[in-house]
Amino acid sequence: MSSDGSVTGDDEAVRTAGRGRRGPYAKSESRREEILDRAIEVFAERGVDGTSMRAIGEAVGVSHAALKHYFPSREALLVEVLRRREARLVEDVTARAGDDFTSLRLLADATVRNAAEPGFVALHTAMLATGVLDPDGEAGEHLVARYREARGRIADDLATGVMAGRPITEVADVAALLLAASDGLQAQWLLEGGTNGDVDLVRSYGLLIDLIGTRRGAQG
Amino acid sequence: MSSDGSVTGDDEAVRTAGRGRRGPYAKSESRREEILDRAIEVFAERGVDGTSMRAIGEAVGVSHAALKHYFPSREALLVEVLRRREARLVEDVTARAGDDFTSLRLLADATVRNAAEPGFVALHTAMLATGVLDPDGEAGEHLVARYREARGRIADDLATGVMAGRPITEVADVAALLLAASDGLQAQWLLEGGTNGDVDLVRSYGLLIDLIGTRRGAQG
DNA sequence: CCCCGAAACCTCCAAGTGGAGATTTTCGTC
DNA sequence: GACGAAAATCTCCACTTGGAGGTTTCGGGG
Repeated sequence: MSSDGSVTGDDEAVRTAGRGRRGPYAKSESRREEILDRAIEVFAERGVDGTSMRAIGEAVGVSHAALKHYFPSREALLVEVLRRREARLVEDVTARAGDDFTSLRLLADATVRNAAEPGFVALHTAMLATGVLDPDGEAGEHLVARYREARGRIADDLATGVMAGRPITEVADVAALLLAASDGLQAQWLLEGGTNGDVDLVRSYGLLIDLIGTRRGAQG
Repeated sequence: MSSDGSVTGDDEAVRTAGRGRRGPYAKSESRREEILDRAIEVFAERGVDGTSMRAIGEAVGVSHAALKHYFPSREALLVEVLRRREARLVEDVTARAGDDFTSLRLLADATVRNAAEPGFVALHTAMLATGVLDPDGEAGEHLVARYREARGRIADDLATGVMAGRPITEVADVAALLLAASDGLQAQWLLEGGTNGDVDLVRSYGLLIDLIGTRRGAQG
């Protein structure tokens, strides 16, 4: 039982005095995963306006109210979809990096892989729209934390690598730029219909990386 | 009367045979503007989910159905809000540019000025989330056109200026990057609460412009 | 196997939504 | 001023939405 009252698969079984439940149902975790799986499908198909708790519940095969047991609100559910996606993306690109284990490489890879799934790009963008107006809300808090963490990690890596010796403000700016460009290019690329459009995602992002790496004073 | 059936202030009065209306009411244009004005206020306050035709109608002081006379749908209304904003922003930064009349300067200025109004950033971002999933929809079509136009203009300017002689693919990539970074940085900046957060919008965007301007082979 | 109680899920409800068709307002013409 | 008709606006309606409280399911313990 997590602190927000919703059930997660990671929590230790609750110990109750005497008779009674010692933990979640056996099917809890798989149900929760299924909800998240169906939610992104519904989102990708119907967009943010069409993704009600009822629409998701229908896709899962339960009532909308059943979802509330796992997630306190639609927003919380969608944020969790995003969080899970982010975790998987990191895992995935890290595993693929092999010995080319720099932030720049990981970022470029993550950008391309994420863009391949418009649903996630759209979800991230929709949450961003919400978070921009309400950084203290569920979506906002998640994104604030997420971007801070990412900027921090990227900056650390740049500072010990390609941008060693540069002022920390410059390193911070580059980290912010890398994330910003990733988001913005993915959106433009998808608007252009993907591979055959006017935006070449890989080449454009690669150019930014090149600009950073060839800046005067940057480590070769 | 425009082609989509909604009333715009730009159309020439309709000429009808014999008796009957020769044009819109005297108050049509001001009403339409008022709807757009109230819509962005409602959006900024309540976010995309809270901005129904009813909420906007209430803010204007008319029924939700009255809005339908001017705009066929909520999406069309919000796209028009965005369009109007874009036009004003271009007008504004152009007027302020004086003799420093390059895309880079205009872009930097527009980025900062736009970010000062979170409602518009959020609206643009929300429309982007919709457009990414449905580039053929109302929001998507507008954004596709808008970005293409912007990339084209920026590329033209770069090609005759700071990036003269560079390959056209590189110029196109830079144009896409400049727009992407502008969007992404504004969002991060707002998530961070604006001026006192971890992201320095002006400095970060300035760094990108600097990177482009100091690239090997770029015109000093 | 039975009991118990919390986990999981449901139905009903009130509130909100956009659309259809009815009604009111405006204004050009005579 | 009267008339007519389109512009502008309204009310009513069916449908959708999330929440509250009721019901069913599951599994630990005896």
